[in-house]
Amino acid sequence: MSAFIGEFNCKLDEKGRLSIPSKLRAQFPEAAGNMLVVNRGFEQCLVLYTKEDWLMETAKLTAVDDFMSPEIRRFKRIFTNGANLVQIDNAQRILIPKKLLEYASLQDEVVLVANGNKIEIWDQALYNSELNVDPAELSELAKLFHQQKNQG
Amino acid sequence: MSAFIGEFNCKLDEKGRLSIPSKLRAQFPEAAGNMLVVNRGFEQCLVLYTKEDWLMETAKLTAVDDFMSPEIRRFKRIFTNGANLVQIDNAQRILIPKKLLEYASLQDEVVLVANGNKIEIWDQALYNSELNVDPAELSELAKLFHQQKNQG
DNA sequence: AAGAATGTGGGAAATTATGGGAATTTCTGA
DNA sequence: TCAGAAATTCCCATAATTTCCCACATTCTT
Repeated sequence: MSAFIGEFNCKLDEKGRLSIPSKLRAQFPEAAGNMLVVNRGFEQCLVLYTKEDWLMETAKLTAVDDFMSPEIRRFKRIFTNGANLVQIDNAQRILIPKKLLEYASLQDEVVLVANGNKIEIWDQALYNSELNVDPAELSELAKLFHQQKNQG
Repeated sequence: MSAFIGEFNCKLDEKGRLSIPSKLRAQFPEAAGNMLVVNRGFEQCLVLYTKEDWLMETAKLTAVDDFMSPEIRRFKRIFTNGANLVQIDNAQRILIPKKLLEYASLQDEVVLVANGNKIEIWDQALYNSELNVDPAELSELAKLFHQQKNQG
């Protein structure tokens, strides 16, 4: 599994193309073959996987039996159906589908942030407010994190 | 895990390059392969890890599944936010990303301070005022430190 | 003091980011 | 079905950045 590192300010051009910073591209495994998968994130952002990692992620889902419940089926459907395969062009850019641009309110200035084996794509303003946290809230989050991580 | 020692005055050149003092450089494990990770510190400074140490530090976070909750996702983001991979060039320098230079108000004179397995990078003037503490305040801080460390 | 190692600066080449033209394909309504 | 509009793809040109390299200054060591 990939583990990406980095945070980058990027620009979308007016055709909806996003150029992948070379520092990030250098972290993609060769085998990825220029194919990436974009999808909606849980928050108002997009997520980008290498095709390989995406297949790994979805394998976890398909492993869960559809017979189990309507919620399982619904979640699998919703999680999967926003996904789009995109190819890196020879200027190292990808074209983000319009639907997804709208979903994440992406306009001009965006931020790419590595997060484990995926890369999040945020509108710059939204990203800043996501990260803007006051100390009280932070310590609350820390507490929740410790509680929840052991429930897994 | 690395444990660095030392405090060094360094200069940034006008390209944003920071040369790593050889005393510090010598403390990096061979295996680091010249790759370091810079990130924002909690205070108005940057922090520098070897790539290995960074992965160790974040392993606790990345191990937790993003599906779990919004709080988990937010907490992970806040902690890994500005991380950037940088490489030591053959003049023993690293290029600090512009974003981070701005965050820490780094201009010309900076201070590198070892702090456990990380190295803090401060603007010299800010560092001096951070360290400017009178004995009474120091002993008060020590007391709080002692109290809080046992609360976990 | 001489030589080695380190710190500092900057030129030039290579790479990357960005914008946009034009050809091709897809979509739409008549 | 076809013409026109819109969108997509492919391509190239330019601007900006990064990397690589070398030279010189400074410090340290013997």
